[in-house]
Amino acid sequence: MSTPRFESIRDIPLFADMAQESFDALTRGSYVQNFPPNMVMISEGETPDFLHIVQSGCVELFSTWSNRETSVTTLYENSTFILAATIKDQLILTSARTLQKSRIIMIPSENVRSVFKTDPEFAMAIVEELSRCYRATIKNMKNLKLRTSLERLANYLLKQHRRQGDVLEYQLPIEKRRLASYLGMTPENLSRAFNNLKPYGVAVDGQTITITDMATLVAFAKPDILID
Amino acid sequence: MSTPRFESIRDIPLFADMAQESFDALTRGSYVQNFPPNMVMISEGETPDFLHIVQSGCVELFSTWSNRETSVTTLYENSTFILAATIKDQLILTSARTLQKSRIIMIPSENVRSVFKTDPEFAMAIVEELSRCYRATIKNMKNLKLRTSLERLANYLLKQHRRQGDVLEYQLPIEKRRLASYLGMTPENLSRAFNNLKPYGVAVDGQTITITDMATLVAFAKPDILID
DNA sequence: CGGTTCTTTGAGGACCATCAATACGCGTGG
DNA sequence: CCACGCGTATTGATGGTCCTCAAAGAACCG
Repeated sequence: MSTPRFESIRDIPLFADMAQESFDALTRGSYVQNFPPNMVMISEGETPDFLHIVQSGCVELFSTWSNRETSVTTLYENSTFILAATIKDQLILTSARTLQKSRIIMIPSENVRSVFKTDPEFAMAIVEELSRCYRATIKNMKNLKLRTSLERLANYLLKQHRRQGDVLEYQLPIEKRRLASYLGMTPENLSRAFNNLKPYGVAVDGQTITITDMATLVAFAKPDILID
Repeated sequence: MSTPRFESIRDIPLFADMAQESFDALTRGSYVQNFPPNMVMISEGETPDFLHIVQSGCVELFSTWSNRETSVTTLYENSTFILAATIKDQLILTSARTLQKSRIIMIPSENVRSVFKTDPEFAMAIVEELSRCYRATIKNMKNLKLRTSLERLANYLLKQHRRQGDVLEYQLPIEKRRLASYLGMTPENLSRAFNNLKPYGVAVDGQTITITDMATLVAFAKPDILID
């Protein structure tokens, strides 16, 4: 018996190859929920009862310690979160909040673990997704430790440029203060960093970024497939 | 047909639960190699032909960019590396060098991928190991972004204290300059950081650490199960 | 339109990196 | 056993980067 409610996620890579029977078992007891912007869905330290998937909207993973907060990553359509905690059934390491109105699919962790054991295609997809997230985090850490804040910003702008279809003018997808936190700097410093990138071919007006001199920007940023 | 050469690794968590038949298939074409200290075994950007496992000794994962280098993590007995790259068959993100004389087991990546598909126990072990590494990396990043260098050092010393059996006096397992790189600071600054920890109950003499006031050190470090 | 939040700009200071010089530790070979 | 050389560790001086604090301007929202 197929559950039409979840057919919209049937095509995402995590589920694309699995048997229909497994998919139905997985989504049994799952549900879809709409969240308003700026809503904390999960707090670090909790138990992972559900694997979460962003169907639409935008989610920030962040973490706090001793009155400080940092943005770990930003997730868009079809991204999963809480996957590693779900698999190991251990405490969740990062909190999650919506940045926009978002539609989130929640699959009981128990379902994920049991279907993992019976459906090799799903197991393969899980391990691919985990590897992808893991590698992304390693890249993130290399970015933080090997580059200055100005270099990180330059590479972030180049990456967005590519993600948005190689246009020279585009909108930042997130608020600057969150971008600052993601890049490991303060909002004040991000503001100055934008100014400092001006001679390297970047113009900023509000949320609008214009790359005015691609060659110079690339020469400064030195993007690297093993980081970006 | 069992291959006695590899029986010594049969018990490590990654292989403990798998069928003997799968284990034999996995280790076919594998080999064990001894490396001297300070030997680069793998360079970032290479293709993952073998899954590596540290049988004895000590391995540092590190990364370079634009004439800078940083230590990503240090691995001891029974740790795997190059796992995510092996699974996704993508470029290796970190280089690996021995810190001591080390014995390394190398399993053909193709074996890992094929046995993964046929042995659910192995698949489960792989996904557990991946999750563990992934979570460790997230913790590492939180540590870097949420704490000052002094706090990172204090928590590192506490973690070593626990790892070495709750003794108040122990030896640092790695050189200070590598510790500095791991903690995201320069050797000079690490040296000063040790001095700055003196009032918080830490005495240093060469490689020997003595915790002279545990309560004060803990109060300063504020260790957290979601980071450490 | 008023209040809130975000962003920008400036000034000051803390922290950290760099450079330089010395001391220490260790292994090699005389 | 000692002398030497090499890499590491420490210490001091200096400068740059980045954070904090403060205030003003801009954008957003009820």
